[in-house]
Amino acid sequence: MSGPVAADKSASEPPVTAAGRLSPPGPATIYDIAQLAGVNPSTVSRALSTPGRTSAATEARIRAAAAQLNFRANPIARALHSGRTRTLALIVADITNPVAFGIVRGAEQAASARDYSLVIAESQESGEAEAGTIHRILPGVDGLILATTRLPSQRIIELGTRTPVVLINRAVEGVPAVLPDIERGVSQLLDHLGALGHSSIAFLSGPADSWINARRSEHLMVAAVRAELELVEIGPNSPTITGGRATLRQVLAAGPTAVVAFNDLMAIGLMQAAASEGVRVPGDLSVVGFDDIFASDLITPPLTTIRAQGVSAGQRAVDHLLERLEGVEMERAPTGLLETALVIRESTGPARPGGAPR
Amino acid sequence: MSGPVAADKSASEPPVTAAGRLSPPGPATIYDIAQLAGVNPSTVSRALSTPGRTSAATEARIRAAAAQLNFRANPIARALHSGRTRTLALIVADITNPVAFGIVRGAEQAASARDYSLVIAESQESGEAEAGTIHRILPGVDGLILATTRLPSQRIIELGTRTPVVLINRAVEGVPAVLPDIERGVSQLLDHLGALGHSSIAFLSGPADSWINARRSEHLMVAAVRAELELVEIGPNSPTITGGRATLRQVLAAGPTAVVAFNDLMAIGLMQAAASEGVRVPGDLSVVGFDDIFASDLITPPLTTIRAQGVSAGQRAVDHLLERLEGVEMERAPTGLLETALVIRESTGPARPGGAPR
DNA sequence: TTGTAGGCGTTATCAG
DNA sequence: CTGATAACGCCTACAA
Repeated sequence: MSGPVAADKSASEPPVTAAGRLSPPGPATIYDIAQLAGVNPSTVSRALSTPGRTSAATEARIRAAAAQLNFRANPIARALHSGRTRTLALIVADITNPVAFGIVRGAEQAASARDYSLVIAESQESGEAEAGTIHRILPGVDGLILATTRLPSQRIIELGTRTPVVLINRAVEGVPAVLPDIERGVSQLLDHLGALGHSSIAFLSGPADSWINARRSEHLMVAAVRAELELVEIGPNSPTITGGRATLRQVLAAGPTAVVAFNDLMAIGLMQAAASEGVRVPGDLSVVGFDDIFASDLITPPLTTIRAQGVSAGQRAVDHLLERLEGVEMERAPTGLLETALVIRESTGPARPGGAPR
Repeated sequence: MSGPVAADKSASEPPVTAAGRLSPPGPATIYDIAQLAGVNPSTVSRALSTPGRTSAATEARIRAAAAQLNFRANPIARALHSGRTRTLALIVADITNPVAFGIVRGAEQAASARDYSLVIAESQESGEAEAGTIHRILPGVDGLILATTRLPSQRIIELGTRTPVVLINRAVEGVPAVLPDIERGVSQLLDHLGALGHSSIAFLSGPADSWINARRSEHLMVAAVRAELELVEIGPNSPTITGGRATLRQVLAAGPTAVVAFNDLMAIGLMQAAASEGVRVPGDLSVVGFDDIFASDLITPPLTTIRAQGVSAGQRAVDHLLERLEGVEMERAPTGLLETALVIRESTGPARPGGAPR
């Protein structure tokens, strides 16, 4: 018996054979096409998936039949054989965090441009939920993008041995990653603050276990030393508006003339708290964020921030994966760091001597 | 020959048989477990997927072997047989549009709570791209959620005959949908505006072919008549900040004391334009939006808006699909409309007699 | 160039 | 209660 369905069909009984799919109960298969074109199913497969390996005439006949039947190869059957699902997964910590949007969009665009689908999942809280989610999703995808993951390095490395993995905003030995060139944006920032006469700066740090937080802090330190500016770090803090709001008291106590927050959300929170306490921004205190999320240019005053290229990060991560999966060079160079740049808006201004009034 | 691999294994040659997977090249299969537990592969399948249909002893032995081999049933092989992938697709017009965030999050949460994966795709521009995307994704998913789709009703109906479909913010005869109860929010709004002394209102409409735009306009009309308020419609407009900004001139010409925009983005744009022209909000002009996106409460003044429950919409859409797919009643009632509610903030205030200064 | 005959991993049916 | 066997739809040696 050649194919699963062919038997029913070659049986000479017409529509009577309710089991046969003469009025197809589902999508057409290569068996349907084979029958219509009068060839063997394997020939159909060849004609459709490896063009040039059948005679032009048969191929034409097969294509015609396929078109007539509105045929689409079942990706699952194909995946079972090839082990490839043409699906990629993107795991983000928090979908509603504006920084994730750009990444999601970039990844989706790059994937669909290559006819891949994108599964997205949220790793809500800590690493345990994330591990479970990954475990669930893994067998159905060809590769994994971990954006701001909370997983310990060891697990990431293990994961990398079992499936192609690309990290965003996190560096782990031996695992490819898309990372920002924080240095450039930071040095632009310190130039900017220096030119405005600031000499005492506070950094509102984010989560203690965040790789990107450590890098931002680190680069700020180095650049501050080089620029001969004082830098104090306040934190760790929750990387949210609420987290930023809660830091005002400490900020006022420390008495800097400018504050750099771990991200825009915290910067926005700090500005809200400042406004309600009568601390003027940038009159009394300059405020800077990281990311340049949606809303950063809508608030009052518009926020000066170091922009991260979320869309590009998502695209590159996908391209990276695709290169490994298909062995093809992609146009967007997936190597090198992603540039960051200072976006100067109105939350930074000349330093107020002595810092904000307490 | 019983199973694809069993033959190699029962051949009495040890590790020599390089073809056999004695040091497994991939994940463990039920054949590996069968061998380890000394039973038939079909028994393994039964023990693992239909508990209670094997003796407790065998089941225990099989489970132990499965655990030892770190076995996970291959979802693709399972899908090939069952036709079910445990994957749902969510198509949104624009991922970076803040209204989509809530929907995506809600859908992802509801799906993963039921061990389903969520594929998301963006339908960028017009319906043609969307149709192509759906075509690509369809064979790999069990159901489809179309959020603010641009597809013509006819295609949606066709789609619905081939696969379970749930719409968000769009009603099509015979296709289940998650829709907002616009009436409630709108009547609250008109009460609010009436109480503030407004009698002349403008509605800044969105895209002409948007179902939700038509409903918002319609309900506003009805409520305005009932409340004996004048209502003029200005549009259609692009549902963006830029689109909103561009309407200021027409608004001033029409001379209303309050403006209701199709969405928050447009309301924000209008307020920006107003600010730069010296028109005070709400002093000279009250402004209201729809959706309550992230940023609406961060801008100055914070925007009064009619909140749409994006997260709930996403959850309900998934629950709806799941009910049809699994025949199980979900806890979140997927019937009935989703409540909208007026969120009063500071962009609305007492009417200025005669409207904004021109 | 085309047909034949498995195999991918799982589930379902049918015997025993 | 368990084993054998045949699908699910596609792909690919191998043979003709």
